[in-house]
Amino acid sequence: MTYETLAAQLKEKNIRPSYQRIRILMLLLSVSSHPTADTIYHELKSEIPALSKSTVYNTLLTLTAAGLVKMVRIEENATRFDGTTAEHGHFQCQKCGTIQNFAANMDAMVKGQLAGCRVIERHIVYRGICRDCLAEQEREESK
Amino acid sequence: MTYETLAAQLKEKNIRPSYQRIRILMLLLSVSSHPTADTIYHELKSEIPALSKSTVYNTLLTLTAAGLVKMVRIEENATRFDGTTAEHGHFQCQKCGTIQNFAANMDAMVKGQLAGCRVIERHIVYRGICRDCLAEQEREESK
DNA sequence: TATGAAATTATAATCATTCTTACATAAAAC
DNA sequence: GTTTTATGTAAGAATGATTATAATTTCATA
Repeated sequence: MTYETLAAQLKEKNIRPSYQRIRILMLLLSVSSHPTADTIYHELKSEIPALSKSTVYNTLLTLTAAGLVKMVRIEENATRFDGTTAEHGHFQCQKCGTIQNFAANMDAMVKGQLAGCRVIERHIVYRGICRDCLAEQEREESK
Repeated sequence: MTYETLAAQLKEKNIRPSYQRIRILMLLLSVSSHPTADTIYHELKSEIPALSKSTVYNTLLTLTAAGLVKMVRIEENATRFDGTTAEHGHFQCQKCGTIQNFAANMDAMVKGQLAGCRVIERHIVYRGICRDCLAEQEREESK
């Protein structure tokens, strides 16, 4: 995704393609780490010294409202953001904190008790121990 | 659930059955509103004037660790608590904020991409407009 | 280039949660 | 039965994420 492509995408949604907005969106599209607002702020601060935290929060809200980004509330303390907007599940490792996406068939799941409600968002979050941490655990135990 | 039954349940889990703990657990088992720590605090404060917020937080943590209560993190700022510990989904209305439980078949959903990970918790959260709010909307529109 | 709306910045305020300390109470040891 | 020890509760300060406010800057466009 080049700078210009993203600028065009923002314009399409009637969002003024400011430098900050484009850089934040670009960052979110290039990583799979589901960063927090704070992480995004620090990551970009080195390249955009004048960047303000408010801008990060405002932009994330704007991008979320436009559907270009998704908010993910998995952790206790901070909201995370995801550049992948297609429906998918999240798996968070309770040991290392990593969050990974996984494909999930959300249609296969609900039994009709929600009749009468209009469902707009569907979130699936699994938590446990990831492959790497499991491997490490085994290594520890076999010592 | 009487006071004594809950006291016995706590003892069974090696948790000292203090008055505060029993009252908090009792409250959680009697409502389906998934209250926040703050709500629980205020609800009980009138009857237990000396109650401290720290106690509520500590107790909720203790009860969660013992599996008597579940933490629910839905897309908002405060953690909610649920007295129903069996696996189920949550539906939150974006209009009135109400949260309701629904049955969900979590096994029918994931496609094997999580191979190698140990899944410990599974959360499903839907958001949208609940039946009551939909009905109200229609009433508004037909005016 | 002057104007006004929108964006950004800096900073203050808020809110959930955690931490620290002091005190009270219950269990254990003597 | 008294002293020690562990555990629980209370009060309030501290932290950290987020939101709100006000001032400044940017930018399209007249």
